[in-house]
Amino acid sequence: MNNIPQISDAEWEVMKVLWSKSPSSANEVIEALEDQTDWKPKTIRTLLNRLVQKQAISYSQEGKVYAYFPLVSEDECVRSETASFLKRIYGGAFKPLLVNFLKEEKLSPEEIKELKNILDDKSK
Amino acid sequence: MNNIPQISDAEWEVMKVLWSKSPSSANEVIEALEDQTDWKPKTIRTLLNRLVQKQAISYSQEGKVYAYFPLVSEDECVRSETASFLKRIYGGAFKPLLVNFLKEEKLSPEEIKELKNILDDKSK
DNA sequence: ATTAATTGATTACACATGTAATACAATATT
DNA sequence: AATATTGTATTACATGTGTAATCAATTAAT
Repeated sequence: MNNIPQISDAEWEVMKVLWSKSPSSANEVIEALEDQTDWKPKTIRTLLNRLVQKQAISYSQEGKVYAYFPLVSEDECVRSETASFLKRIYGGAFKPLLVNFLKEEKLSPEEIKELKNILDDKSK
Repeated sequence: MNNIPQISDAEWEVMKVLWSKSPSSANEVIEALEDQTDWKPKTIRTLLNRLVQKQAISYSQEGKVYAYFPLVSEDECVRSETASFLKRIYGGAFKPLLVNFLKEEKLSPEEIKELKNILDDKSK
């Protein structure tokens, strides 16, 4: 059931809008993306159409316009993308990614503390 | 200088071979990938050519065959891919990825310890 | 009612990618 | 020398993606 479709970079931006607020009309999505991108409205409509075809989203006729909503949850997609990314780059092993990134990422003391708390929980 | 070229999924497999042993002839790469993939030799040669065009690898004429070698390091590429992945999926924030994954990944006690050590170092 | 504006559907087009096959040139074999 | 083999270069072709424009239908305005 939960076959997550391939979602491209540009499509992902559209998904983020719908995950944050749905249902949304095409115009609402277009408006939401106006700041972050300089895509023409037609471009965004194309992306919406492709996402419908991929069954990542769907819509219902609300009055005269379509009201789009996601068919897949952000969580599922993030998990799926992350898994395939890990597989691709790190051969599926999570730890090397962590080590690699912990070493160079700037994390605030609070964040470090939070992460340590999570680790503490896990070791119980 | 360090403009990392876009490396596709299939190309990445070829890069991994060259990172693990270079220089390698086309045939050596083909052989190395025989187990992991069912790509035809011609396919792998295409990938090698594309990587040369992208300036991800280069070659020198060794005797009668080309000896391919990477022009970009694995570390650079991993970092670059990871950064763009993070940007795409997590809006560039590293912590949510960590939190998300720490929660569901199975890590051995040793791994947890190692990660905590890294975190300890960082908080100094 | 005719025209303009809006929204959704269809079409476009270049470049990337997966996945090779064919052409060509140099070398090895008979 | 003619031919077969092998390695490289060029070409192929479908699908995905970025980035829209045009077409068509419906609604709004005059």
